[in-house]
Parts: sequence; C-alpha cells; structure tokens
Amino acid sequence: MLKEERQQTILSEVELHNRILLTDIAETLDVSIDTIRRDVKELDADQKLRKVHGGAISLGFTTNSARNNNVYALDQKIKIAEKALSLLKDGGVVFIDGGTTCLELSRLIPQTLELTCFTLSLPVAMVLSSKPNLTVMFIGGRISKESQIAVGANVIHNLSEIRVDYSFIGTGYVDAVYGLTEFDWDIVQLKKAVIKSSKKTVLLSISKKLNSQHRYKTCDINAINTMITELDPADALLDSFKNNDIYLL
Amino acid sequence: MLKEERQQTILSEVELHNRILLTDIAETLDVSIDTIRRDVKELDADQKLRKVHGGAISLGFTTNSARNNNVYALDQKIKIAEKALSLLKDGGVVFIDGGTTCLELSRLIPQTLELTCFTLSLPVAMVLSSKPNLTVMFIGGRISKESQIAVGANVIHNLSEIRVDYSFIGTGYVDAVYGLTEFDWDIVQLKKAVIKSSKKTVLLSISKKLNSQHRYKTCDINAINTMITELDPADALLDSFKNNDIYLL
DNA sequence: TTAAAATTTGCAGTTTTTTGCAATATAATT
DNA sequence: AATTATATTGCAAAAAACTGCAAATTTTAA
Repeated sequence: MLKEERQQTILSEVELHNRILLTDIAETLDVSIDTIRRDVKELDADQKLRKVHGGAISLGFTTNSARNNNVYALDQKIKIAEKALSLLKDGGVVFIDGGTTCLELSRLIPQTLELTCFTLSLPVAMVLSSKPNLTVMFIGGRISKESQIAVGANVIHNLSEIRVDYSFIGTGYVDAVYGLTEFDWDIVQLKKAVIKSSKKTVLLSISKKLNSQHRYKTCDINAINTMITELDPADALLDSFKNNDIYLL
Repeated sequence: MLKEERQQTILSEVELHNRILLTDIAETLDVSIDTIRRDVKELDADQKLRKVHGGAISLGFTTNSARNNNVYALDQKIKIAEKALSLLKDGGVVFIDGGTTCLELSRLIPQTLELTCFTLSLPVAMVLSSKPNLTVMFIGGRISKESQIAVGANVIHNLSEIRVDYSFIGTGYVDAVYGLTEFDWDIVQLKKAVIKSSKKTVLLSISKKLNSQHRYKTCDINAINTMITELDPADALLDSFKNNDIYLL
C-alpha cells in the first residue's frame, strides 16, 4: 500500500467519524502505529486534520470558513485588537462581543493563552473554538440574521447569571457627552446586560466613531473602564474623553 | 515498444485502478524500473497523474478526497439532504444536528421555506442565519472544539424545555442490532436529549456508516422514525433495517 | 544509404525515504 | 505515586529515487 493511499484513508476516516484513534487505524490498515503516527503528523502539518493525544480529529469548518476580507478599516481594527490583547491574562474570564473589531481580537488571541470566553456572536465563537486553550461558552438564543449574534430575553437572562472579569464590547456610536448609543433598541438591552455582568468593561472603537450619537443609549461614557482606539492615547482627538476617569489605551 | 505507447498504458492503468506501483508496471511492460520512473516523472510534469513514492495515483483520486475544503462523500450527503428536505414544511419547528450531512441539509433549505430551526452547531447556525425566512434558535453552552457544537448539562437542560416536530440527527455509527452508537459519551447524552425533545427523529447517515458500532449507545434503532441514506430504500444493504418499523427514505 | 547527432534505455553506485523496532520520555488515569 | 497509554527519538534494514555514464536506438541530414 502506498503511503499516499494510506493517508487518504486516514483522512477519509477522520472526515467520516470526526475523530479516530491511531491504534484503530493502525489495525485496520495493518501497519505499525509508528507509521500511522507519522502520517497523522504530516497531515496535521498540512492542515488536513488535527492531531490530538491518541488520535486525530477533523478540522471541521474553521479553516474553510471564508474570512471576510473586506472589513472596513481592518488595519485599524487589528491595531485596536492588539492593544486589547495586553489586557488578557491566563485564567481570566472574559466576554467578547460581536462586530468586526471583536472578531479581530478573537483571531489574535494566542494559541497559548488560557481563558474562558463568553460570547453571543456566531463568528466570534467559531474563531474562538479553534484556539486550543480557550473554554468557549456560547450564550444561546434567537440568532439575529444581520449581526449573527444571539438576541432576546433569554440571552439577557443568561447574561444575568454570569460574571466576567472583562467584557470587550463594540458600539455603534460613542460620544464623550452622550455616551454609547445604538441604532437598535434590542442591541442596547443586550449591551446593558453585558456591562452589568462585567467587573470591567473595555470599549473597542475606531476613531471614526468618536463624537457620534444615535437614538438609543447603552450607557454613559464613564460606565466604560477602558477605551481602546487605534490612536495614540495622547492624540488630540481623544481630548474630550480625558476628563472622565476612563483609561485610554 | 514505443515510449508513447508505454506512457499511454501507464496512464490507463492509473485511471483504471486509481493507483499503480512502479514495480508492477515495470514488470508487466517488461522494461526497467528506471524507464518507468522516468515516464511517470514526465506524466507528472504534464499533470497527467501524480507521482508518489513507490508509484503514482490518479489526479481524480487526489482532488476528490484530498481537496482541503471537500467534505468526505459530499455528493452522497447532498443526496441525503435532498431527501430530508421533503420532510420540511412551512411553519414547522425542527432541530438540526451538527455534522457535515446536517450542514448540507441546512445549506439546501430553500430561501422561501418558513421554519423555526433549533441547533447547537455553530456552522449550522451560521448557514441557517443566512436564510431570510428562518427563525434560528441557538442552544447555548460550552462549545466543543472538535465538533463546534454546544455541549454540557446546560444544553441538555435547554433541550428539555423545547419540543420540535422533527429532529434531524447524524450519528457516528449505526447498526440494526446495536442501534446508534458514538465514540464520545457527552455526545450520546446530547443526542438522547434531542431525541427526547422531538416528536419524530430522522437519522441522516451515509451507507458507509451502516453496520458499524462503537463504545457508547445513543438509542435503539427503533427509536428512529425515519432513516435516510443515499441508497434507494429497496437496496439490499438496508435489508437488516427493514424488519424494524423505521421508515426508509 | 550512411554517418553524425540526439534521444532513450539500462546499469551501477550513491543518496534519500520509508518503515518497524526498541529505548526512553511524556501524558493520562487510577 | 504507580500504572498504563501515548509520544518521541535514534537506529537499522529495505525500498525507492537520483546521478552519471555507456550502450542502444531513433532521428536528422548529406
């Protein structure tokens, strides 16, 4: 039997059953466990499957999910996400909101970091679930089609039963005077619940959103503990936020 | 024998058997192994086949099973999903499991269909959330990294509070005698809860999984109301399932 | 046709790859 | 801590691939 065939078979088995034991495969293919081990190692290196202790598991959908590559102001959002990363510490319990900035933060979480992450965003959950050392908790509910997040009374109730160290949230609009505001009333209810369940709230927002407001109010600006933009904290654009006791990053 | 004929023979052999050994071919054609090696090298350069250590394999073989984002036995799964679609009716409330077959089912749900869909699979939820006329309910909990589904006691509790018309589930292994079995104990608990919360349970399984079993048992085969495979219901492979009162589709 | 040029083929020696085994190390489990 | 299961590493035998070379074959051109 050719090595290539063997690897194909392994891949098929993994796809079929989602997970396999190396010993099982070695027996069915009648080769030594070492050979299978080496095969699986290669396939893992080729990103065809993921090797785990004693076996292999299918990659699922993490690798294929087309990354939305035309996110508005992506590089700014990555900059923000990088700053936010510095707040994450091993053993922490955090909430990560939906939205593209939070999605970038999720992507940038290093493989080694050990965290418990709550979220209600499907894309965020997908990304987080690919990180080996994270415990990902999804707060279920009705899925809003536009934003791909769970919404509704059930979500708010579930949020009331958790308490996280940090929550990382986005906002539609932010203003030093009017605070955080949104276009959507339901979203406001959600964010209120998130803020309530967090010891500290971190706002991630690109500078374009500064000094804008809308109809429904999530909270006052001083309900936010840390605000992260892509700007230098000393930047003049942030002057109006410096009077409050917000920590600018 | 001309070089050209020889290469033609090699190619047709590869097409026929999907793979060949260089030593075999050298013997049948009665030329040195070096010659075959050189031939195969050329054919590989011409993209007519793929040379591997010790032999060659057909291009179709590799692209089908090794293409990164190709799901194992995708066409079979699509066939199954199409059959399952016939069970869906406007206004229905259904549960859709994780797994690639259920994901295909989700993909194939027409834009016009009006349904309430419960799921605990992140990828399924993502797909469903793109359908305009669906209400998608995600059952939250800890996200299992391997399968990207919500698991744990919380999920089981939430499942106990819903009642759906149909649940569409997959299984790791299925056998007429041993019933539905899984590799993973937690998954079994989940599936039990799903079955309990459904008026009717529909099993989606490709025929490859028939007559296989594993460690933990989800349910007897007659706990399933409808079983869908890619085969014709009259197929002999399904004979052992015909004694039970399962509806085969 | 014939001789030179180009290509193909087989061979021998060397290098690389593959594989199984054993010893040791690491991880999981009790 | 002890025991078992799984991983890693180095090693050696076997198989396969590569290299250079010379003989055989085919092609080309006078």
